[in-house]
Amino acid sequence: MRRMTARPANAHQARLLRLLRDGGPNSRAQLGDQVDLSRSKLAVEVDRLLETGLVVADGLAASRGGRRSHNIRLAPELRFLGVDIGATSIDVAVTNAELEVLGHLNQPMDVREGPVAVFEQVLAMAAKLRASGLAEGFDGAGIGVPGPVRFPEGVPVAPPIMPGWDGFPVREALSQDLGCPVMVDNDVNLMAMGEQHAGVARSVGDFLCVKIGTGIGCGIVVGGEVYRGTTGSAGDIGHIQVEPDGRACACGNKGCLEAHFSGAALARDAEDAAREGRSPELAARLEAAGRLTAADVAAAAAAGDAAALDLIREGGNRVGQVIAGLVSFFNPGLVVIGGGVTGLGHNLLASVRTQVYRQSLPLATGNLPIVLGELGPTAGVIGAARLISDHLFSPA
Amino acid sequence: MRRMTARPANAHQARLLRLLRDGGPNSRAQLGDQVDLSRSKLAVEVDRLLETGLVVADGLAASRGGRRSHNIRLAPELRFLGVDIGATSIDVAVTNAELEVLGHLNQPMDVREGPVAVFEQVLAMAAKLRASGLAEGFDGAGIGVPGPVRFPEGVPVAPPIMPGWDGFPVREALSQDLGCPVMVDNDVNLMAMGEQHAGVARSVGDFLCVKIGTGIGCGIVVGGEVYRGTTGSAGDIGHIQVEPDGRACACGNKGCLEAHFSGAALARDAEDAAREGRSPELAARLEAAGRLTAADVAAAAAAGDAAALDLIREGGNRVGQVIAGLVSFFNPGLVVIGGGVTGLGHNLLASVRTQVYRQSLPLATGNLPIVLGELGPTAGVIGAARLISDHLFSPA
DNA sequence: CGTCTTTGTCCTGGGTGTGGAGAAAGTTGG
DNA sequence: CCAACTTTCTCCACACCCAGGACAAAGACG
Repeated sequence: MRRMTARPANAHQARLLRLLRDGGPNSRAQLGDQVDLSRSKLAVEVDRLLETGLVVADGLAASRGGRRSHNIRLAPELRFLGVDIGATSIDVAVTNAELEVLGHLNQPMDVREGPVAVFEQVLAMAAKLRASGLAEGFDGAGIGVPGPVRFPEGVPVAPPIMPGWDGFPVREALSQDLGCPVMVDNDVNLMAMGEQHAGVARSVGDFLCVKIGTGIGCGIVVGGEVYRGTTGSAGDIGHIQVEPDGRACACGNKGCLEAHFSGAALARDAEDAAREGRSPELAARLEAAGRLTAADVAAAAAAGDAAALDLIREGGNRVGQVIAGLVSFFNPGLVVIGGGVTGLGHNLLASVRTQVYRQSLPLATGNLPIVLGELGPTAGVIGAARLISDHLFSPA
Repeated sequence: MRRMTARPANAHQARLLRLLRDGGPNSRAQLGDQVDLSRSKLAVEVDRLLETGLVVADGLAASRGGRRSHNIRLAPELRFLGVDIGATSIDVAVTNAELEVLGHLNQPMDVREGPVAVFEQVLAMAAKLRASGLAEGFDGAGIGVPGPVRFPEGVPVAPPIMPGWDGFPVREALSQDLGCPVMVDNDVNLMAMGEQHAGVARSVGDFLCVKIGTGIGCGIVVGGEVYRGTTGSAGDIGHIQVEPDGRACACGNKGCLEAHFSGAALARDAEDAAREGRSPELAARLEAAGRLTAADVAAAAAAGDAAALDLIREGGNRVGQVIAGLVSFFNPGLVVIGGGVTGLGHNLLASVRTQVYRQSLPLATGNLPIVLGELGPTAGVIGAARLISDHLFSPA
């Protein structure tokens, strides 16, 4: 099959493509209501898009009281690939042009095995999705990596937890392998874009998306656009100090947030609690599995284990303390919490909220929802698809 | 004299006006080099601007190797008023259209005396400037207040240190009194805009501007634009907690940054040190003046007083701790420190830098200048003038 | 003083968008 | 089943805008 070759020729066409992506199939008349173009101009631009094959006619729309309008939709055979490289696992998904997930694979893998091994795995997963008939090829791919990225070039820079990736030309390499345009970003930014597109952050202009997984990061959205900072490391809140002379962190400092609370820190604390006999629930689980994860703590807490609840509460306080500061500084309209620890759910949320509402000023917290992400592991891959579609659906 | 009535009719004209504002008088040919318009189109737009009187011809430019070009400049009789209401003083200045300060007045006054008294004072100062022949009237005014502002309406919202100002229609009232367009913003944002326009932050897209005066606030600039947050309280970092169970703060919480270090806190600490006999220098000054200010601490430190130096160092550490967190989060390209305490100078700067460079990751700090603002008290008024000129020099 | 470069002005031709007229396609109510 | 009204779509004429060429003006340079 021939893949997408055309690109929108002007801002109007780009606008139309995004409307169709975000709003699904739409009648010409409805499009006209949204874009402030004369009827003639709109007809011309739509016709041109039809010619390029980016959009197709899709039957007749329901009548609005007069002649029925023709429906327009994005070409149904367009396919985007969304890749989310986590610290310990890989998610790969195929979406259509409306960014609906058609197929999703997850595979445990340690990012420290290096870019070559990880790429091999990603390509195998992409091939598997293709083989299952979901796609005959990809029109674009977005990929998220767990570390800072020089965004324009799509290259990781000085990533702390990804030895071997520094300077690796992710964008270039993946583009070669897949034969389609590729964009690279930080995984946290993609999660934010995912929640913005299809999750809790729809229609919020300025928000924060805190991802607590193996590490801790924060996606920052300003006026609907991801903010990446001067060197691409914005949102790197895992190494904010929460305790003077606190625990030693892998980064060389002491008292970093990540050292005190994160997927990794929580697992270690849980194992300590189990070994020291403070928690029968956790001890039993440690006995059974040989090691503990955030999910075990969540389960123990659900079973009423006091030590597990304490761990969650204390972690929530720590994160809440940092978020409170960020809320004062950034004054967001929403705070989304996601990542591996969302399993800790409302216990975690409650202590975060307590901390934030207590420490920040009423003007900033007055109407500030603090919620869990609603997309879970698909947030990242949807965000990745959104990233590349934003790129492709922009004027050439 | 007739004041500015016209506004740029389109984006091109707005662009030209801003170029003339930021770059001073310019030849038509030089303008052409900067705007990517055809010669004919440029000529038309410039002619229209000349017709409106917003710009005037200004002699011949130096030759660039051929026929000499005609110079163009903003109308020399245009005047903006910049007002900066601080917690304890008022600054008012007149600028020309290029935002050069032509006259500047400063008057001590407590903002808590309320909007009516303050406005009376501001109008008196404006009248004085006008009477001195610097202006026959004002084409626009910008005003900064020490608290959060609902920006579109120009109304303070829930300002902690400005009782009586909540909901007062600052924009509307001042516009009535002066008979010209007015824009209102937080004083910290204006300082950021001032340093961006004429100070250390020229040509930096993303930066932070920390103002340490009676309180502490932070201007946030993203992509050259001031970021104000969802409710206008972004940058309100004075109430970030720096010490669990620390000093009681006026806001009702404990351990706020402002309670531990700010102009007010520093003065109190200095008086304590003087009374407790820890500092002969400060004691002498307290004896002489009856009370102490940040300036006294600066002077004592310059004289080598150990207690004063300690106060500055400790304060710098506190602020540095918070800034380190913000740097990790925001990844700015520059941090500017200004406000009343800039007199503490390099002692303060040194301890802030130490803290930031130690606590934040190298990728964020690698090329991060942390500097003092270079405009001092004029930053605010220049920023105010810039605010209104940005508004007026935008398409109607 | 002649030639070259730069700048400013005029003009024309092409492209583009607006909005009206009218046809096509449906709905609604009698 | 028909008439009147709505909505949608297409076609077209007109106005507008703008790019770029031609040319004149003004100065630099040798």
